[in-house]
Amino acid sequence: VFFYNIMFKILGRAGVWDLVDRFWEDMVADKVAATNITFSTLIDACGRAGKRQEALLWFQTMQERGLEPDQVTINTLINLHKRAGDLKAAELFFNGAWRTCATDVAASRPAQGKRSRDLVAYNTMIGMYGRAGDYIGASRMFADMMLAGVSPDFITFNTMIYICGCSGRREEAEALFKRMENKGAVADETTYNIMISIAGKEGDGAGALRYLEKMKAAGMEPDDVTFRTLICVISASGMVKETEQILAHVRELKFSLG
RNA sequence: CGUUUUUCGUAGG
Repeated sequence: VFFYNIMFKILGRAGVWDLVDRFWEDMVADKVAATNITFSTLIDACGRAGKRQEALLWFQTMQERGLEPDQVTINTLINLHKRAGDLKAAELFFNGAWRTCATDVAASRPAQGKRSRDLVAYNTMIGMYGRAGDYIGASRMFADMMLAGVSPDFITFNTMIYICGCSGRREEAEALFKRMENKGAVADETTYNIMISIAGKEGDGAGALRYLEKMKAAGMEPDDVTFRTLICVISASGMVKETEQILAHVRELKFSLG
């Protein structure tokens, strides 16, 4: 299985679907049992390529074999619909509707008792509302997860903070940033990168630099994304001197920013 | 060996 799973992932990303099919036939012929990992890999690969119907067919195959999807597979299916921009389908699967009808989403209905929603499932849903520009929907999901007793992690916060930035809610972004600590979520490089970019949207180059300092103070290494974001922000703010300093610093660190 | 978050670029449209 190990070998096949890895092959599916590689071939899927490369878009070599005829080989995917060939390996699948080999796998069946060799009587190697496909697992949840196999199917979630296949579903995800199809999803990345925009082949939603193909992905759902893999899911159907899985169910026909009597294999129950685990949480990762369910999350992969939710993400499949998210990628397709199909909020309704994602919500249905999030609500356990995949049990009633896997491939025909319109014919499926929520299964109240058998929902399984973990941290990643909530994070996926929040990100989906964010991408749809629905701040209200994202906040509601954020509240729901805590009511359900699922603790937000740094990805949850990063996503929420980013969404606040997109909708011009800098105050709330700052508040969430501060709230992370109390919730046991530790800010990472991405968190700081998002805060820097939010400051940039308001032309606040000085604020962006403050977050760079906080980042270093927290013992983190600014990465290539940090510098790309920062240079864009402070040069747009007309901070010529600071921009030159950062650029010089970047060269010392032998970063390649493209 | 599988799922969720940040910047920019390139190609396509």
